[in-house]
Order: sequence, then structure tokens, then C-alpha cells
Amino acid sequence: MTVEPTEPASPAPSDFIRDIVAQHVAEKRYPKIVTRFPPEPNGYLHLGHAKAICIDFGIARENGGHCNLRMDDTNPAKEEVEYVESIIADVKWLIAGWADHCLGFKPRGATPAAGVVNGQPDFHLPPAPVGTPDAQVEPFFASHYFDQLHGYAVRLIELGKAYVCDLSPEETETYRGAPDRPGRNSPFRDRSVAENLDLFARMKAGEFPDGARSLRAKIDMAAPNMWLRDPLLYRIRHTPHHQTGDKWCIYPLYDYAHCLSDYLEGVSHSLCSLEFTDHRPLYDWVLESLLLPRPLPRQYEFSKLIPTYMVVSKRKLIHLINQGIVQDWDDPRMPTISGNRRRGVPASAIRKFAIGAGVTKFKSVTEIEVFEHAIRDELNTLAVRRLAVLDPIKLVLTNLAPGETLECAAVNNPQDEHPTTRPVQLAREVFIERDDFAEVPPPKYFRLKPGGEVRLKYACIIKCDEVIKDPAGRITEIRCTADLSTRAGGPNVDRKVKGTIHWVSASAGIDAEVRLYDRLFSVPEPDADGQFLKNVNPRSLEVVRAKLEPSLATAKTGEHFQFERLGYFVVDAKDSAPGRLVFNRTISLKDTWAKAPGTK
RNA sequence: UGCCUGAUGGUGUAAUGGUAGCACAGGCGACUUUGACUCGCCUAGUCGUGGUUCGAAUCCACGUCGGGCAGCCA
Repeated sequence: MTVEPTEPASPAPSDFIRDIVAQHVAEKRYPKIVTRFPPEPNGYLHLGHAKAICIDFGIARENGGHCNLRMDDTNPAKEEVEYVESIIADVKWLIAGWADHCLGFKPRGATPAAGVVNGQPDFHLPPAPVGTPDAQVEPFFASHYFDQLHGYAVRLIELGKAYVCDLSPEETETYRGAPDRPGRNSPFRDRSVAENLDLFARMKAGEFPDGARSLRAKIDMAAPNMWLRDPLLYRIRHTPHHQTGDKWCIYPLYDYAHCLSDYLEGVSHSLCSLEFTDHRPLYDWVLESLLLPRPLPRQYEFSKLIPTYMVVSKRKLIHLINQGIVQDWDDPRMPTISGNRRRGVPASAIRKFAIGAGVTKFKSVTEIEVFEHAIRDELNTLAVRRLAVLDPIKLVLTNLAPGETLECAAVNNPQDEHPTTRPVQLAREVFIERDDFAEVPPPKYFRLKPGGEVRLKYACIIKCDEVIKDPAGRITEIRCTADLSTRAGGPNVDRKVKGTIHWVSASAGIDAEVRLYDRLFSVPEPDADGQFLKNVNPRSLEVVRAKLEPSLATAKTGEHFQFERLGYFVVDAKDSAPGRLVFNRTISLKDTWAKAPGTK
């Protein structure tokens, strides 16, 4: 087994699919373990896809195989190039440093090559070698196999296993019967091979309008499995395709295209979610009917990842965008990969969450707390600490002279094996968090109160002498005395006080917009009643003007910060600019105080 | 009254005939220049009834309950 050095601690997962793969490896059933991740480019990838990606790529990397990224683009009416591009970017980002060496891309423009295997004609399209320059490769596309797929359809007709049907969509539905009632044979079921060939050629030539005819598999209209009741293989759609342009007006359906795409690419294990279980007999029927010479891929199903407090169906996500509830697919509140990236969630946290959810066939919901824990856990290691005040209130140290500054050493990340420090300047006037002062403190309040003491983090202990208010009674200034003997290196540095609070120099601190994101929905299962829009959290975004320590002026996109005692933050990749900084809160720190009775 | 599929603490998941474990959540405590992190302790589970067996979460039977399937979507 190959273990990626970037994640040495992750134990090798074990589950029913990996057990099957291990057995196939042991019996050398396939020349190589090949999986595939086959999204339809009709929306952005989300956390549900992340689980599939982790399984598909995970199993490939554990077995020295690869995983093909394939666009399942057989329905031109719903698909767009924008989605193709976002999918590529999101997959690359999610697997970077973990399984990028297993990412299967094909040579740009390549289509399955004809060959002969075991004396039989065959087509095969392996991936380009790892490390081929980006400009020379591209994902796999089902649409790049349309010629081969068409050829296989002709063969099916010749074998008497497919026929052209003239029934309308409505009639087809009626003829299909119901789950507990057998269907009826189409009156066109027994056409001759010659007539089917002719009609199929004319379908391809564009002689018939959309829906006028279809190509159907000849299986069994009385099958208890609905998907075996002569399912459609091809439908007529006079619609241009984002990859093939105007070349085709007949397009294959998923059940026909998917299994053959797997075969053409040499996929060994085709892993998908539970709703395709009923389709598996059809997947096998198509491949077995064609008498193909190479080992056939097999499909295995697992349950989807459904986190609480989210909706993940593309339809619902599009609705959130169209209703203006979120800005776009990459809004930091979206469960999309790109939304999570923009929010500051590291790819490693998404992987940890997705892998930790496990692989079973039990339909489950995973509590969002598991995801949040994974995010905090990763960020605790990755993020450098900085001081920032989100809701500033002025605090004056009356025993410091105006203009006087005292340099303090602030730790960058206490989790590092050898933590480094940076200087921060304590001044007579600083900002502290409004929450960190209480004129009438609740029980067990450790922070600043009249006559009380706290430590200013990395600086010294201060004592509150006076509270200044405006005529309306609102606190405008807190006046304190600093005990300089408690600074680092001072004689009383070890003096303990219960509370430590963060601060930013009033004169040196910089301004920034900070976007405080929270869960998009306020209930665990937003769409339980089909009314997810009603369950949107009205406070999923709060924008504040914050004061930051000066070193943050050069913060770069992609850097993770912990604003001490507050949470984890990143520079917003879209709206931030030098001098006009915008930070996104990825997630708050755990706050056991907030849960204490009598607070907030 | 069809077919497929499943059921282990609140949630997710392990144990593949031999001590029901782990994680998250929750509770209590320790530590703390982050009420964070970390550490310790605690709460809490095999859907039911039979059967096989020295021994069953695991194998068998019958139930119960849940999820999926009738797109020319994927």
C-alpha cells in the first residue's frame, strides 16, 4: 500500500468495498485498480461529491491505481462549460498533496483507440502518464465516446438486443406498467434488424423530431426491476452539445453510456451511491450483451454523505442562488467545494470529514459538528495566531505616556514544535472586545470588570479603575492601570489572574471588513418538510468593521489565521484588496463559556 | 399487493462465531498568558421473537420498521 507522506497519521480505512477490492487484487482479476469520479457538469461540486471523491481516489491510491475524472455529459440541455471548469478546479484542489498522483486525465482530444483483444475488435482509452503537462491533458468526457457508443448500439441491434421504438414519451410510460404491475411489449418491439438499423441511422441523420423515436434495449417488459423493462438507450435531442457541437442529434442515456464509458477507460470498480443499485442489472446487461473481450467493470454502491444544517441537491442550491439568499455557487455559506474553499476550510479538513464518515449502505445523516470538529482540528495546526478585535471599545492605560510603546513577543502558533514569535506594540490606547468588559458581570465572569484585573495577552496585567460613558449611558472608554512588573521578563510575570483578553493598539491597528459566517440553516434537517427556504438562518452572515494587528496588512489569500479567542479567518479571495482588506470567518473557536447559564 | 436494500449509544462507524470498541455530541474535573488546545473521568447501544452453538451484533427462520425504484435526468 502507498501511504502519502503528507498524511502519515491517517489509518488505512477498511470497509466492505475495500474488502472486495482487496480480494480482486489478491486474485489479480484486473491488470490495475481503476476507479472513476463521474460528475455531470450541471452544477458545482459539494460535500456529497467530496465523499465520492475520497472513496474513488482513496481506493485508487491505496492500490497503486488511478482514478479518472470523467464528465458524465450525455444531456446537453443541462450542462455547461463553466461547470466543467469548476469541477476540474475543485477536484484538483481537494486531492492536492493527497492523491494528485492518482488523478487520471487523458491526452487532450484523445478518443478510444481501436484494437484487437483476444481476437476481437475492441476500444480502449487509458489515461495520459502522470506528470504530463496540464496543457496536454484534459478530463475524460463521456461525450468523447459518442462514436464508439453509437457503434456498440449498432452491434446491439445486430444482435437483436435493441430496437427502435416509435412510442411517444407518454405512451412509453404507460406501456412500462408499475412496480407491482408488469408492462406491455411495445408494438415496435419485433421489428427486423434491417428495419431497426435503417431507422436508427435516420434518427442519427436528423430525420425525426425530438421524442418521435427512441432506441430501446430488448430485455423484459415484465421484469420486477423497472429498469429492465426495455429501457431507453438513445433519445433524439436536436440540441448542440458543449463538447461535440452540432455533430449529434441523438444522445445516449446514462445507463447505456456509463457502463460503456467505464469499460472504454478500463475502469475496474465503478463506485456510486445507493440510488443506482436498481440500475446495476442493466449496467451488467449492456456490458454482457456486447460480448466484450476485456474484464468487465463492476458497480458497487454506498450511501451518500448528508450533513445536517445543509441542503446539497443541485436543484436546491440553484434555488438559493436564484432567490438571492446566497451570492453564488462559491458563497462561503454554500456546501460546495468552492464555497468551503472561499470560506477558508482546508481541503484536508473536508477529506478528514468525508473519510471519517465511513462507507456503508445505511442511509444516514452526519452531524455537522463532526465537520466543524475536523475543520477546527486541521486549522488548529495550520493557522498562525493573530490579534484582532471585532467589536472594539477603547481602553486607556493611564500610567503609560502618550506615544510610548512597549514591545511584546506574541507567539505565532503554540502548536508548533518550535514556536516562533513576532513583536506587537502595546500602547497607552488599545482596543479590546466589547464583550470582554462587563459593568455588571454575570457569575464566573473571568474578564474585565470595574475594579477587576485581567491580563492583556502577551503584555501585562491591567486593573480597571474607571468607566467613562456618554450621555446616553453607553460606555465609551475604560481606564486602567498597567502592572508592568507582570510583563515577560518582569519580576511578577507569573502572577495569575483568571482572565486573559486580546487587544489591538489603537494607533497602529488597521481596519478591515470581517464577514462572520454561520450555518446557512437554523435547523438540522432544513428540507425535512420540503420547505428549506423557510429554515434559512437569518444571521448566517454578519459584517463588522474590525481592528487588526498591523502584521495582518500583508495577509495573503489562502493563508489561515486564528484571531485569538475568536476563531479562524481567511482573506476573502474575491473581494479583498490591499488597503481594503476583507476577511471571512471560517469557523469560531469552541466556546464553552457561551454555553454557561446566565451568559448572553 | 412487486423488486432492490438496510437496521449497533443522541449521531456516525468498528467488531467478519470468542471481552461490544472508536469518533463527534453531552456531563464533570485538571491544566491554561486563547473560557481554545490538551489530558482524565462519566453518561449512553446490538430492532423484535424463536432457532443453531460451549458461545451469536455476527449464522438460520419469521416478523417489525426505514430507505430507494414507475425521467426520453444523472
